[in-house]
Amino acid sequence: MPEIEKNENQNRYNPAEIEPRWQARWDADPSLYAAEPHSSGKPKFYCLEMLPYPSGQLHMGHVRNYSIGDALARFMWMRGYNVLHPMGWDAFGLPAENAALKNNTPPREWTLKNIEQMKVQMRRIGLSYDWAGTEIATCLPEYYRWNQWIFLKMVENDLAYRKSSKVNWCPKCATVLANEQVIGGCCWRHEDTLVEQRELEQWFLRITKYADELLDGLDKLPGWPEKVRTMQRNWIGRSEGTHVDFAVSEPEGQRVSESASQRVSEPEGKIRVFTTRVDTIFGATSIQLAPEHPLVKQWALNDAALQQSVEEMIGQQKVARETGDIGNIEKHGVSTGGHAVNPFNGETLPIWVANYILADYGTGAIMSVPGHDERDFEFAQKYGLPIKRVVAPSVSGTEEIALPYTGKEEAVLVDSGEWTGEASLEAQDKMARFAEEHGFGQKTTTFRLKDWGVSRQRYWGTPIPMVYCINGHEGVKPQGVVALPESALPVLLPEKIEITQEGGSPLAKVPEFVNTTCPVCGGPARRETDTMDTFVDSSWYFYRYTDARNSNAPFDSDKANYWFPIDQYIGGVEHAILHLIYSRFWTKVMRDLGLIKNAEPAERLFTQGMVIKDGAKMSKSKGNVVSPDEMISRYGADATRMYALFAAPPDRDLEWQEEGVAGISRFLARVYRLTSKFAPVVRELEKNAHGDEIAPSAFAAQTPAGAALLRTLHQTIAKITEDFSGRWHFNTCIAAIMILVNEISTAEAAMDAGDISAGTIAEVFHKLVLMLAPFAPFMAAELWEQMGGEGVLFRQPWPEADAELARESEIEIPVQINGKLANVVKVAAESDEETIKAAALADEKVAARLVGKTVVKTIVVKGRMVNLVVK
RNA sequence: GCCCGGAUGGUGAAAUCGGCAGACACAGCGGACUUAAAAUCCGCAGACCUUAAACGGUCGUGGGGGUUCAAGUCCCCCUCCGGGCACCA
Repeated sequence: MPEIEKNENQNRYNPAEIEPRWQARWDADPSLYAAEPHSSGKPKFYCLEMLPYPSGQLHMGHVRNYSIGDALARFMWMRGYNVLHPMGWDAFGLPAENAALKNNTPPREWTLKNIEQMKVQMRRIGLSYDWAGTEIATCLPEYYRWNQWIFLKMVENDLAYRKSSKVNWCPKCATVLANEQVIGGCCWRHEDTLVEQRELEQWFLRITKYADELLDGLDKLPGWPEKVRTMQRNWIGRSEGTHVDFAVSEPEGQRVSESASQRVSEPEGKIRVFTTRVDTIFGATSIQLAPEHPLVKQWALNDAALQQSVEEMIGQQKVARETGDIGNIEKHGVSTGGHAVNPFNGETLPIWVANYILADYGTGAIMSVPGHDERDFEFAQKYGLPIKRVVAPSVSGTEEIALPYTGKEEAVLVDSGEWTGEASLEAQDKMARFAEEHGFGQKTTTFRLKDWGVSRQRYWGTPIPMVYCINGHEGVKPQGVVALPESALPVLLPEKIEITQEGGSPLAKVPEFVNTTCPVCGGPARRETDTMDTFVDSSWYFYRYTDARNSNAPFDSDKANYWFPIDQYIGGVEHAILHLIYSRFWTKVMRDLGLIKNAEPAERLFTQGMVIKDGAKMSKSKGNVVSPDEMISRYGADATRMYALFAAPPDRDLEWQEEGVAGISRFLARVYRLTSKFAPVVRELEKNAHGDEIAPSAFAAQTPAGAALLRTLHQTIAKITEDFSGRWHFNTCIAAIMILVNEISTAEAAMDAGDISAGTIAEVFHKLVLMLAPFAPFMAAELWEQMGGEGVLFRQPWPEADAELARESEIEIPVQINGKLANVVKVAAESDEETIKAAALADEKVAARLVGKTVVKTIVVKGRMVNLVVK
């Protein structure tokens, strides 16, 4: 074989030179990462990472998130998939308004500038997004008009409605928050700011209509982390039980009026309770009402003492709720003097008000069964209410078990009239049916999930496309709500606006915006001045990506149906019950509107761990923030992103250590030097191969050194290929590549000396570079070109592992004596158990240890180990 | 209180199916190269005991018990850390 001149000089790794050069080349080709038409015949793969809020500064959490997605997208391209890899901006939100206040910059300008800045950072990292085809910014009318469009569809379908209710108010945001945005009694953006309760008129989305489907659907999402599914299950909080109506006899001098029983549309003169244990109803010894129960409110009007107690209890609940201490407050209660009749046995029970009853769960009223409920027990003890046993464990027979006894699986009813002797679970069913037949109750399901309040008293969000007709007209009262027609969209956010710190909707102070005409009667009208929660924007953005430039519809259904569901969604777990539940809801709504066919947005979800520094989450206040820009200018983008994948498995928290990045950078320099040096060898062969796959391995494997190198190569390919298919332990993938490179490095002298064929050298470097492509795209592209590779590296076929070449001919077998390692023996890889056993016994060290002992048992695991049990 | 994670060398971690614990790195130490340093390359490296050194031995995956020829891995109990839920009737 002719001597090929190697490249000994030009092999210093200089990412500062390589990376900008390649970035410029990639940026110059907007179709580089574009998805192909559906007719391409390739299987599709929708790879999605959560879109960022354009704060202006990319942080390490982003780098990690996007490095994972980028590696996967590039890998899937190389595996021959048609990949959609989009990116956009979650561009509405309060920080823009705060910045406007601080710097006197309009929110739009501030946001767009930040987007440009962050895009520059993302490009520096070499992320493979189809900017030209997919990029969206949710703050632009081209996008948010479709929020308005879908909102109108929701109004039409009774999925959006307006009502007055108690809502969460963050004084710092000066706006309302959804339940999901209240974390431990505080605002999700201001962790130390307590959320207040205010009574306001708000727009709500009827997410509860889908409560059952949202819950049941979780079982059909095996590709989602169990943790996220559990959190959503808890959040939805489905609870199967029974409503029972108790007839009320009012306290002295009180009347049960019609208006008192509006809460859960209970029949007049009745209190409706919700219970999951209707089987214990014979043990009810009182009725407990929430302090905010309408009946209590009414009775308190004529009873100053009651009024005062109730106010105290409401106060206690408020404090407890705000401090997150609800659950531990001391139980207080007071008798109302009223009575209720247990419809099952005609017993008369006193009606109390108690601070441990919540008005917004169930019916705000319970039957208190102290014998079989811990809370009721505690309360009854404190106030001397009777405690009755009506359920006993069947297994213990007559043996008395201390009250409260809350078991139900093995429980049997006692002292319960005609149901005595029934098993608890069956009794629940039969008693509910009995109540239903007699018209005083029915089976019910209660949810913790509440409708999604989407009104925000802020400027920088999507205007809600509704108006209030001032004079009213047929079918609409004065000041009544009127939906705008589709043709009136988009309702544009006014550009000229003064942002102040005062509360209230900023849009209300813009007369040009507020004053309009009623689309139905043409009379004067005022616009809704609240804007939509920004979680609306992110609830469906991934559909828009499939058809981002469509100006006639939110997207083309055929396109969405081709790409959906998302094959892999990657993001932080902090959105487990915010974005991830809203977007599941939105998907179901759009499905019912006929826009899409899929019931769930994403087939698989991956939640990556946090990036931490010095043991704590990076934050400005802790001063432990590491800037991606700084890392990139010091070590290069390849080293930075590769470290983010190497330092920990992606699902775990990652401790950022700069020395580690330096280590990766050294590793890359070694790869670069070696590959660059032998690139001419590869190029030469490539030229002669005429496009055929170069260096068929069988031909190349002619020396032991070459064979060993090829063995490691193919083992590495097998490992990485397998890992990409699900486990995603990129840290061990990169470790495997390091082992390969170490081996190449060791073989350098042999390669120089011609002990390893040019074909082998070519194959090794060729495939090494292909494997580096998802992790270090800049350097891989550079080396690919140096090796004479043609076409785009990221569209080259991923190397196939050759099992034959990967196979070890000889393996080491540990020999244990009584489970302790005695020595390691070498045997042929295919050796059967007898051969291995013989080799073990023949080993000198092993033999020496066996002197004077008897082998009573030998365990041989083929290809694994030998254990000699001796006496 | 309930439900999920997690705990492995000085550090980040590996061990995918019950089969050599610590792969691969970082930091460290020793050496080569250099006038010197940096860079690079080579080597050592869990703890303890024994030893002049080596050989050798013991212990070791948060703690305690168990199953097994064999346990980081399976079972039971407990501690600590992180996260979620929490008078949800």
